[in-house]
Amino acid sequence: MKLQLQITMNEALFLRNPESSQLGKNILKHSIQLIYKTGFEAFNFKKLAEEIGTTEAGIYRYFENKHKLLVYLTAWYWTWLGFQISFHTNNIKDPAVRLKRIIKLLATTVEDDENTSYVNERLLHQIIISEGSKAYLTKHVGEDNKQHFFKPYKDLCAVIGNIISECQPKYKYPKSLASTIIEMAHFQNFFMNNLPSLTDFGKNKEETEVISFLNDLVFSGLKKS
Amino acid sequence: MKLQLQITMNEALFLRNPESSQLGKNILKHSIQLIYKTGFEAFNFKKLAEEIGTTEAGIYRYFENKHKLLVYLTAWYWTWLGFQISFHTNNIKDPAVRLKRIIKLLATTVEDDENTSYVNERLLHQIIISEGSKAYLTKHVGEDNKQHFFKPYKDLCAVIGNIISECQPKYKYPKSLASTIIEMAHFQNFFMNNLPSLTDFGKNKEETEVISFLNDLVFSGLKKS
DNA sequence: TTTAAAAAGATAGTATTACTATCATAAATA
DNA sequence: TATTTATGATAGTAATACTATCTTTTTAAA
Repeated sequence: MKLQLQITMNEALFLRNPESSQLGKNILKHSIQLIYKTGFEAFNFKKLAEEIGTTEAGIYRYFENKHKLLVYLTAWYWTWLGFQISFHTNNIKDPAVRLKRIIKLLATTVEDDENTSYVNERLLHQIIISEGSKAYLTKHVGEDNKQHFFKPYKDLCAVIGNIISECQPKYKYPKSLASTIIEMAHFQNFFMNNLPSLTDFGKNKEETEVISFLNDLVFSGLKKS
Repeated sequence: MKLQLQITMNEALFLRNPESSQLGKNILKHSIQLIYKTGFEAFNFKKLAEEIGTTEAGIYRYFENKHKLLVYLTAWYWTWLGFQISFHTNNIKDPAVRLKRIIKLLATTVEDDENTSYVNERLLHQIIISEGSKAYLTKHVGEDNKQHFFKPYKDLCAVIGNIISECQPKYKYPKSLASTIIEMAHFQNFFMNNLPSLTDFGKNKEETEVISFLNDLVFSGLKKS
């Protein structure tokens, strides 16, 4: 007997719900593995079909194209992380402690969640770091946004922004600081591993250092203002 | 009589130097216009060739593929901005004032530089905001980095990091703060215009607000540490 | 249990993209 | 003036990004 956590996704993101069938779940599972392995640019539905043992046409019945699939995966990730965050910060009163906990969750490699057998959250987290911003850095970001594709990301940003305001009601840029934290949790990690001279963590390459940087950024900023 | 500022680019970025011929300059000029207009995903060498009035093969003689061209444009931009920054902060003693000036230069829409007739810096700046991170968010970032494709970006980051250290020698994360400033100057601008709820600037959509946010982020952080 | 609906598999085909190759011509240079 | 070098014109290929159709299998309702 398992408690199955079911994430309800925006229906405009898919043609057929991938969580509703075995093939759909295979698409999610293997797309994560394949994007992780080859990168998003080299990834395509033909390779994915071969990996799964189905046909290209089969995948197109679930997702319009590979970009929609990427947007789906990022939305899934932010929804899942939102759950994780609300779970792990549930009964913490002090907003500063809550915020620190969130920074840690944002910047730490996640371990695979047993409740979602077809999603490897550790790989997905890496995908979000390297490919996540491609989901919105497009010419059609406006239309995608109108269809609420980025709602999970925006919701998380709002949650963090509110906690920042709780910490320091006078602070003028809670939302921008929230999006800065989220983006930098990923970019500093990417830089550390790929362009280390852009960071101060090149020697050890420890996630804990990214966390310390973000905590310092947030809390010395908040205290002063 | 004009003072022509010639930017010397990494030779591994092109097959034939685009600044050495009229066709090359046309490729730069029209690729900027076309990427600006259609976005990088929809942009291709066939459309570019039509725009210029040459053939696809002609463009391939200058650039291996469109990704290399994007890397070229971003490297060009960071080199050019590096010049602008050193020019405009030349005789400023106070590192804090210098840093503020740099933040302003990073976050302000540039006006077109008359010295480079074939590059519209205003459009290029917009391209860097929307497409710039795609230059390094790839599976081959490591090899690209080995070939020094990102040197101009890294140099600028180092310059800013050093100024941060001058302002506050004890501060532990000068390079990470520098890359955060650079990235956020762009991302907050992109969010402001496309996903405004991720920022605190949605109402006015003023660049000056991004600048204020960054100044606050940097200087309240630095004062405390 | 039968029957119909829905999903998946198999196969084929098209338009576009991302190139490479070749040859002729024009322009620059020695 | 001869020769190198850049460009133009044209063609062709392999891969990508799909769409269409038909058959078989699975599911689910009557």
